[in-house]
Amino acid sequence: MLTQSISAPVANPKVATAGRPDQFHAIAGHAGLVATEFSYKKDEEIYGEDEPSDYVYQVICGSVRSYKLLSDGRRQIGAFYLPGDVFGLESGPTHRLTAEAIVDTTVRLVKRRSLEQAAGMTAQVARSLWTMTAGELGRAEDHMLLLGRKNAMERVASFLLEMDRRLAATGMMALPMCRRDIGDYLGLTLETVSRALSQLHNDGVLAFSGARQIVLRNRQRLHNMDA
Amino acid sequence: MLTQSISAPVANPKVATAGRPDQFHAIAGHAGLVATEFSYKKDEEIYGEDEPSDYVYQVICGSVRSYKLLSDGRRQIGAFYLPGDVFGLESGPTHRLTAEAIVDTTVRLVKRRSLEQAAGMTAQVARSLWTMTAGELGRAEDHMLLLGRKNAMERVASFLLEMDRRLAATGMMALPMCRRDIGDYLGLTLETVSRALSQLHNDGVLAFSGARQIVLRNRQRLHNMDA
DNA sequence: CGTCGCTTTGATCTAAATCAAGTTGAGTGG
DNA sequence: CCACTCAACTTGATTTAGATCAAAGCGACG
Repeated sequence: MLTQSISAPVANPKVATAGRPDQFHAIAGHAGLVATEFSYKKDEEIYGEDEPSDYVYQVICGSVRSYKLLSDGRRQIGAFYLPGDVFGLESGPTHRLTAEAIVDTTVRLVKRRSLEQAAGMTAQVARSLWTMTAGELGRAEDHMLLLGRKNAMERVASFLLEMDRRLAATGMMALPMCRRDIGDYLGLTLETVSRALSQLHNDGVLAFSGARQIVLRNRQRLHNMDA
Repeated sequence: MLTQSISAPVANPKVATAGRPDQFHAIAGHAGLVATEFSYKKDEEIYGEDEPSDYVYQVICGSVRSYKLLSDGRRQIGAFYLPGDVFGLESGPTHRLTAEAIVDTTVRLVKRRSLEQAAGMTAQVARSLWTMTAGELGRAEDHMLLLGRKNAMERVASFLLEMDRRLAATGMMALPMCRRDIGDYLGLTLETVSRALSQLHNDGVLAFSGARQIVLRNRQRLHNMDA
């Protein structure tokens, strides 16, 4: 890692998606912290499980999957990170999941130590670190409910509504990830994901323009399916 | 809530389980914060989902389950809290899960506001709040892998090893929770949990003395089953 | 315009859920 | 102290949702 093009150091003022407060700015926008941009090719690893957690990242463009593996290759994706999202923030010394670029991706990053000590660890910064971690925990708790108790259609409906909320600018959703990634996020096989999407298509709940370009035609119905 | 016996205000010096640093002390042991003891009957609610998160709790004796419900009653238990464990810590204004006593339970509690401002929110305290939340997140990430990708026997093996680590003092494990609670934690039915335990019993991996008193006879084999 | 990866769809299998009795055992009251 | 009760647990029979196995489509890219 860190063997690629390093673009200009920073202060890119706006990346966060519409409306959402920019969490990265909340922690990095203090005391003139130096942020660096960095790019990863599709499927390239950003950091590995148990590697030192020396940086905190924000997606500028592209998308990231974060996952754990069992020894025989079974994979659980814990989160997808989309433009504006902060990821890789750890309280301990190492990363607990692996992060990979789903497509060619550019991130902004800052050294974690600089956040914690150089900036003086103001109450403001400390609160932001805590709040971001608590946000991730909240999402993980929701996802445990999905993985432990929802059926296949409910999982796919939840996923579509989540992505719609997070990346549907124009009403059109351009999913960066393949069916296998979706399955590994939802605890399903790629075939089951595909069948659920086909059924929603047949039922007129959504329309495709290409397998990964989706328009939701009936969000209410999707909400009802989400249990 | 808060209509029960309030016992003497505090400074009970030792509750945390052997070896583990006392997290509660790390946050509450500053600036003479007043901690209160409080008791709940079996199955009594400690706090509800979306209720204000005004207190942080530590189990003194007994056990607690923390869960989310779907509208039709399906339940996902996100965590069990055992003596010494801290729970109910939120960054936001409300609880995101419900907490209930599994058996008659006594907790110590402190006002959250007193932690955050009265104590002056030292870097030390801020770091502890963050670290505890990050610890919960780490457990949630492990649990997502279990819920999304492990089979029934692997889930039960994981559960037994977790409980062994957390509450086996004498080699004997006294589970406070019923089979349904275990199932709702592992994303299984109570029957599936029971069958897995019976099989482990038949295979000589564990011994029972009463359905909830378990002795692990072969931890290595359990580890191998855990994927 | 051919190839290869992604996606869809179909057929079959299976792990776990569900449905249904029994069994156990801790607590209660006679 | 013993019998009764009721919830918790176990075990068996059957069903089923989703996994697995297997072929086609299709589309993007070289």
